[in-house]
Amino acid sequence: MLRQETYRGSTAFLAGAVSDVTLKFPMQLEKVYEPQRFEPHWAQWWIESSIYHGNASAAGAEKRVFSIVIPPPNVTGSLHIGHLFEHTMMDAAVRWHRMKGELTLWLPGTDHAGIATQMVVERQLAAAGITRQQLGRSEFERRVWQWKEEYGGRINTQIRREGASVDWSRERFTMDPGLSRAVREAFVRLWDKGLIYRGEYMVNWCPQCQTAISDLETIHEATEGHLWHVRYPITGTSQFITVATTRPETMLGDTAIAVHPDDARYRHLHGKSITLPLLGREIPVIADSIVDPTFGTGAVKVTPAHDPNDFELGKRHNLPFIKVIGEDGRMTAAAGPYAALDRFEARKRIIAALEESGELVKTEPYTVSLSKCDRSKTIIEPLVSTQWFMRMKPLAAKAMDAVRSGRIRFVPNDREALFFQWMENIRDWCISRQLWWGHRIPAWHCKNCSRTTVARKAPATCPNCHSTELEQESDVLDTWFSSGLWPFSTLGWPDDTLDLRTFYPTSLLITGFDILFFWLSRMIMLGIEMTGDVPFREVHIHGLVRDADKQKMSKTRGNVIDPLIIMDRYGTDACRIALLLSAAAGSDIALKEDRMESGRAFANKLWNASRLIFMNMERSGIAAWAPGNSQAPSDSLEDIWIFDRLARATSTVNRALGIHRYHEAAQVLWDFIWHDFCDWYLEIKKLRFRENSGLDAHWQATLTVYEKALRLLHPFMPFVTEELWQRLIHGTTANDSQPKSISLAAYPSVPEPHDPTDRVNHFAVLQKIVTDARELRADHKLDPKLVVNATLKTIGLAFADDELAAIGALAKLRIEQLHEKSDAVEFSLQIHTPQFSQNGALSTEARERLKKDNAGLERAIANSERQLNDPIFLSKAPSKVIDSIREKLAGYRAQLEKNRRQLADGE
RNA sequence: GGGCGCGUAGCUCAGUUGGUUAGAGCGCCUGCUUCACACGCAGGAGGUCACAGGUUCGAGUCCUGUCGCGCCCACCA
Repeated sequence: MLRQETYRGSTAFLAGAVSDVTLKFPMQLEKVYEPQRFEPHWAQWWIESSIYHGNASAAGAEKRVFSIVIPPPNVTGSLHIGHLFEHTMMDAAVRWHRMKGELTLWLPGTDHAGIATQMVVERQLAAAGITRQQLGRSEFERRVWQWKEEYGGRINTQIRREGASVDWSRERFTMDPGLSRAVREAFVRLWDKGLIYRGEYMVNWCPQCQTAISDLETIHEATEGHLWHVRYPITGTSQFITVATTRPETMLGDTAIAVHPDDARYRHLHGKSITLPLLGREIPVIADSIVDPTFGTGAVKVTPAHDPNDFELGKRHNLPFIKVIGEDGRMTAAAGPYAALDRFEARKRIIAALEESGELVKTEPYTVSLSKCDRSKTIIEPLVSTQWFMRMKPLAAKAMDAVRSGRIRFVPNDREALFFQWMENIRDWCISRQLWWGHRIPAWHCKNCSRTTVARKAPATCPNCHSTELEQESDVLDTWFSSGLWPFSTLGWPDDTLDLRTFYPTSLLITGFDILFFWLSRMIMLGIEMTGDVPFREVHIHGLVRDADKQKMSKTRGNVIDPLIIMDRYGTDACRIALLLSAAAGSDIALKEDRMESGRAFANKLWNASRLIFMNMERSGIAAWAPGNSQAPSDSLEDIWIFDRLARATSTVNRALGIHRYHEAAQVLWDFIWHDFCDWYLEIKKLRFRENSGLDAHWQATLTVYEKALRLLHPFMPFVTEELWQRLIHGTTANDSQPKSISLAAYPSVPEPHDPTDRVNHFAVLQKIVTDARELRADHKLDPKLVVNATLKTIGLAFADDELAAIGALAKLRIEQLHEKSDAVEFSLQIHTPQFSQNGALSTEARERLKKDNAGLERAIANSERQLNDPIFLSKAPSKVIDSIREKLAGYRAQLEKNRRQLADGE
């Protein structure tokens, strides 16, 4: 009798769905796989039973540690399919390491996402007719925190549904007190080392977001524009110099005209004065070799306040900086008659005015590369302003060294090229933002002596003049500054905590290539600078999840696959395995919903295989069972074979997981479970269970393989494997010594050598006989249910009675075996039924197919023979290859012979 | 202007250090409601591995070039 045991999980589920899992009869499975019945239960149970807590105190010298931090999603975000993909790979890795007995930590958390969050709350305020300015800074900050408390946990609730085995007790937020302290500490250290500086430079200004942004946050778009040729009168003459520009509105801020020093056309103009059209300002002609004499007219207008090149030029030649466009994107008072106009409106009017005065001499179409704000898509205005910058070159040098020396490895490693390319050309990072939400820069300006003091805590007095009139810098830091500290700030840095000592450097980082520069490279640079060690030893860079047409998923395109919906529809496990199967080496994946369908089909297959096993256990009266070792406990051919298959699958899966080939690992398990275990092994076992002989040994083998398969699959499909494993353990006895969850059970490792004999190959012969017989039956259109007599001639290999019975059951044959002793193994199968002797019984399609197959075989045989007769080949090819060709040749010949016989029989 | 990647079955993609009739999933065709599963079972069709050269006993795999597609970086007005 089965021991009937009841266990009950919590009925409350995170998202509100109620699931009551009461397994009074653990071994009785519903006919159809319904993940909704148990996924919420296990998700909840895993959290409640705290089994994924990284127990730092358990660390010992001999214990291996595996740690990984989650790329913190924006606190404003909601789960999208890319998260599910990324988290599934991370979870597979984490569960694998945990099951291997390593001390494991997966640390979750969220990012405060400066601009994004500020905008969300501002929009909310706008709906109520309030601006943040009306509220004032501290009240606004309070409102954002309030928003965060209310809605910020949404994504984490959603992550729980993924089955991600994260340690929720260590959840972090980039603006937690601890992490904020880390930010200040890092800032002060960098400042003290001179790696952070403050100054007036040209930055990318977003008039919409009202803040400076870094180079990375701009996107470049090729846009059809114009190149306007404008002539500027040379003062005191009737001559002109013509310049070409794509931004005529900036001419109001021109403070020079530049030409190449060697350009003979303009040499006579060096030092001459030009009268700026529209405003009548006198500006000089300067010579600078930056000017390309072959482009346009060879003369350039210089607007130091509104163009990065001109900014440098202006500094070099001590030109005045005239700011004609303001932070709001409108023309300033310096723009004279155009003041207060929007910058693009001003452009229109200026063109019109120049046209009228005849100073616009030519307009040609021109493709310009427009810089836009990545967030608001507003056209960037290069503006000069006082900002804080981080010097990147010295940091980058150490980071590149860490990658070059192999202390950090990239998977796939061709991404390293991208990393180096960017690092080598890195420029200083503008880290200050004119926002209210974020880490306020720890600097205080003295109102009295205007000295700036950078400190961990607010100073009481100015160290310079002892004034108490200090005001904190109003700018906050770029969100990526705190993200860059994530792998160690989350573990307690700057304190020397047990967590930090145990889990840092982290083992692995899994992230998308889209934030390679934003995040990854900055973590490497800051990690090395702050801790003296790399933040992680390995980086796995994955591709993007795209829609079926390989388009990026976006709300505007309306092609977003919502992971919450598909997890509901197909089950989380089905989505996970579907995504993993698509996850080849860093390439993008085109996701169709039919992948999820086939994932669910696979889960259903596993479910029903379990159902078969459980039902037969009950029927056979199998109650007690203990997980066995890797040796086949029975002498049956199918047991020996399946243990061999299991060993091979185990070895491949472990190897593949070690090198982040998740798709390969998933594929191998899919094939093993479906096509080896279900299609062949269980089909034969059904017969054994019916026969009722030597049952205990059979069961021991079947359950050992089955339970190992569940464990192997667990990192990929945690829910269904937990559900089935729990039922198995609770439904049989002797589970006191078992771990409380499959995720704490040992991951199967590569076993000791199996099958010393050649019997595994005998099973392959058995399979071949069965498939041949099925083919013959199909070709002759035999009734699928009809059991027919057959003679099996075996040479060199005799099948035992139970093996013949298996062949008979799988191919619906009554077999008489004629056996001959020999060294070479051969067989032939003859089916005795009237249809086989009738003329033309072989269908025309089958006949065609066989003929075509024969032609191919003849070609393959000729090929092989040619090689085996070629002395050069024989002398150069390794003997392993020669042997395999000999073997294949024999196979081709046998197949050809069989085909010919079949064709002859059908005549 | 630099750099990277891709082009394999109708579609989406695998294909380990080069080993010889090239694989999977989905789709398609034929048959089957067989007492685990029609989210299934059995059988089958379908590819001169973008093209052209080269290296090699042997190339989907390595090299060169061509064509097509995608991505990243970049201050030429």
